[in-house]
Amino acid sequence: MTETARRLTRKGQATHDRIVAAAARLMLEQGVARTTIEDIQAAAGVSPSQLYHYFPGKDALVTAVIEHQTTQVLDVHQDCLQRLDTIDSLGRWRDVMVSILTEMQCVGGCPLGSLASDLSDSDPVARTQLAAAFARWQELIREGLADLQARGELASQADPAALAVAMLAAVQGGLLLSQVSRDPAPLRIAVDTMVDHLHALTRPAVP
Amino acid sequence: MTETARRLTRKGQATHDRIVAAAARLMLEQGVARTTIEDIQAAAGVSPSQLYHYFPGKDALVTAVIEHQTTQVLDVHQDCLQRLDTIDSLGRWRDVMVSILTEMQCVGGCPLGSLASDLSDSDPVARTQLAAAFARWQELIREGLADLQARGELASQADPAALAVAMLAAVQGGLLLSQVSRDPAPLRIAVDTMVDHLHALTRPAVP
DNA sequence: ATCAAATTGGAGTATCAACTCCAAAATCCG
DNA sequence: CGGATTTTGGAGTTGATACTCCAATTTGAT
Repeated sequence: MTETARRLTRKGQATHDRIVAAAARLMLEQGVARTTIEDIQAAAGVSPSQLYHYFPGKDALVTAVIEHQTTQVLDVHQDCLQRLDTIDSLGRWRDVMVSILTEMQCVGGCPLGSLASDLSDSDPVARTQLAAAFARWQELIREGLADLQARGELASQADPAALAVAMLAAVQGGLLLSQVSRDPAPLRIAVDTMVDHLHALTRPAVP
Repeated sequence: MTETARRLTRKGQATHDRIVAAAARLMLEQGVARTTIEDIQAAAGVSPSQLYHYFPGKDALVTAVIEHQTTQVLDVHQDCLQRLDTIDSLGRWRDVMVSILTEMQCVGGCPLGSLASDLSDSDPVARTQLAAAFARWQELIREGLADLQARGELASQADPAALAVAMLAAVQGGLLLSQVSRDPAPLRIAVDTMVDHLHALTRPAVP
């Protein structure tokens, strides 16, 4: 499996990574189908033969980009979601997401969500790969909520699995609405509302 | 504005509509960039000259498809969202969405959401058009919730505008997760969780 | 230093997609 | 019915895009 990877020189690895990074950025900003091999060549500063030396074709590049984005996204969210103290510490998680979105000026939306919407109905292999990525993401959230529940911070009758699905949906939907309106508010409101819901489940007494 | 439309023969109108319907279906199923003019010609059963007789180019076709899908979606949701009796009557709304998604075998996701994800960062005109469509959709939900609130079915301290944003995000995110996993459950869970939240806001006493 | 392997440059090809053009047929309106 | 207008058929053009090929250069292990 890594037999071919083993044959990569330091410089070769750098070129390989540069191509993936350029492809990932372009595919996020303009979609997979609108991103041409030539665009990627220009952005990565490589010649056609270099690109085809590292990737058999566009499909392989798409696969590599999905892997790349999956790693990027899950790393960030794992950092935020493990060792939550209270429900309110989800606020930092929300802040991270809103910050990243704002830095991008709401362009691109979610690196995984965009790919999913783009590829789910055109590329069955990519769909499966993305479904697995979302399952892992969902599991990260579920574990965070289960942790809170174990600490007594989240109501015992709450269902962390279902709440994780709803939370991830809020994130994805919020990102989409923010992307189309060029305003981070929908993402913030969607996540905050789900956090409110966790509070409401936990301390049912509202003034 | 309708001066050109007035010159359309009955047959011409039918051809025009057939082209838009075919384009809408194909763009939903495979994305805008992957849908070729030739695909649309074949699906609508028209020749190149016919298509270019009714639309100056692909851009105009995209505009027409956005309008078409906006009307379709808003009509369905207006039907469901006006004259809500209780919070639980949102269950019928959820059922309609889940049914439509199931009929499509989770292919395509949301007719507006897919277009938004596809076009937001490539076509500024389309983005504006879609942002307006989402604003109207959001307003439909807000009115439904405000109605419930006026009837005393929804807590008076609830903020219908914010809840409408969160609800629409749940719908969009749920549809995306359902699309990528080919399973209607995420949509159902996401919407149900938001409905639970409305209940939690309204009768805070939970056993 | 040396040689095999990895990497790179750049010209070239085959295919496909968007769009054009013009003449023929159907339609509408009086 | 008759003439102006709308609608349709289908071949053709232009440009872009994915991908190929081979020779030249660089790299790394010995």
